[in-house]
Order: sequence, then structure tokens, then C-alpha cells
Amino acid sequence: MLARPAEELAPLLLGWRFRSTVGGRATEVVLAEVEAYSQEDPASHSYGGPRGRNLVMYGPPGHLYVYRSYGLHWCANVVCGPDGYGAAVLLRGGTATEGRPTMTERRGRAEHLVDGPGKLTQALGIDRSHNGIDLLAARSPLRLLLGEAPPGYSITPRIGITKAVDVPWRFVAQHR
DNA sequence: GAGCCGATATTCT
DNA sequence: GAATATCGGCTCC
Repeated sequence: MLARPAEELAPLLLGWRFRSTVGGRATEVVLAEVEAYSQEDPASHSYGGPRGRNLVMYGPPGHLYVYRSYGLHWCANVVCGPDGYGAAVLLRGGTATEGRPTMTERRGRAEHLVDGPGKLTQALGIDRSHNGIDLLAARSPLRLLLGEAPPGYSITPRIGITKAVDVPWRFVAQHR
């Protein structure tokens, strides 16, 4: 299921539930916005071969890749593609479905809880200690669960500058 | 609502 | 030293 290219998996992940029990408190979001990063994408951390922080991306699919963005925020990715291929899907945002009080507490505000990659990780209590964990294992504090697919989605390619590749691709679920 | 900016970790040149 | 897969607060409409 997850051992497929990022750009193929990304839209399929829309509507899936991302559940956290970090700190003994359950929080859950339904994914509504994701972005695909492949090994050939110059913008991807996995570009140029496995080394350093991107090692998790080259590992088996279904694991979590966490990195620090702009020195301030954590961003969560679902590793995909076959084992040995560096690809992942960045979880950009979703809809809070469970544990709103906990998210509000972690975020310090009751609105805009999970409408951005950095916000999503903060609301779910994700940090670097969760890098590399298995999202499919029953005992994991962070789990990916099958949900209901959205009625549709739109693809938003980012307009590149002069580079040939216009990735990353962004997939946004249509709201009902 | 759009646009600038500062904060800060890690990697790469 | 510069760049970066960002956010929130601040301006100025």
C-alpha cells in the first residue's frame, strides 16, 4: 500500500486519520493537505542519495520522518516507496477530530489548530524523538489509520522559477 | 486579506 | 555564512 511513489500515494492519504497518543493524550486529525517528495526532486531532502538526516526516508515505508524546519517547527512525513528508495509525503494539514482541548493547550490558541505542517506537529505533540517510528505498529504513539476518502481533491503544482521540475506537488482535499 | 519580518536548528557551500 | 518543505504578529490597505 505505502510502497508506491510519493506523488501516487499522496492523494490516497487524503481522508486518512493521523492519530497521536503522545503524552498519554489522544489527538486525531483527518488529513486534508499533503505534499509529495520524491528522490528525484531537487527540493526533497532525499535528493542526492542517502546521508545524514534523510536516512529515514530511505528506510521501509510507513515510518515517520521528522525534521526541523526554519529552526523552529517540526514537520512530519510518511515515508513511502519501496525500502531503499528515498521518498515521503509531507503532512501539511487536516481537520481536528479528536482531542481539541489538548491541541488548544499545546497550540496556545483554539483556532488554526492543524492548518499547517508546523502547527499539525505541535498540536499532536510530535518532535524529533518520534523520527523513524513505525506508523503502522499498534503500539506506536503515532498511527496512520484508514479513513474515508474525500469526495475529491485538487492538485496545486508550485510554479518553479527556471528549474525543469515543478514539484513539490500539493494535494488538497475538497471539503464537503 | 496580502505582505513584510524576526526567531531559530540544521545542513550545505 | 547562507539557505530552508514555517509560523505568528505586525502593518497597511
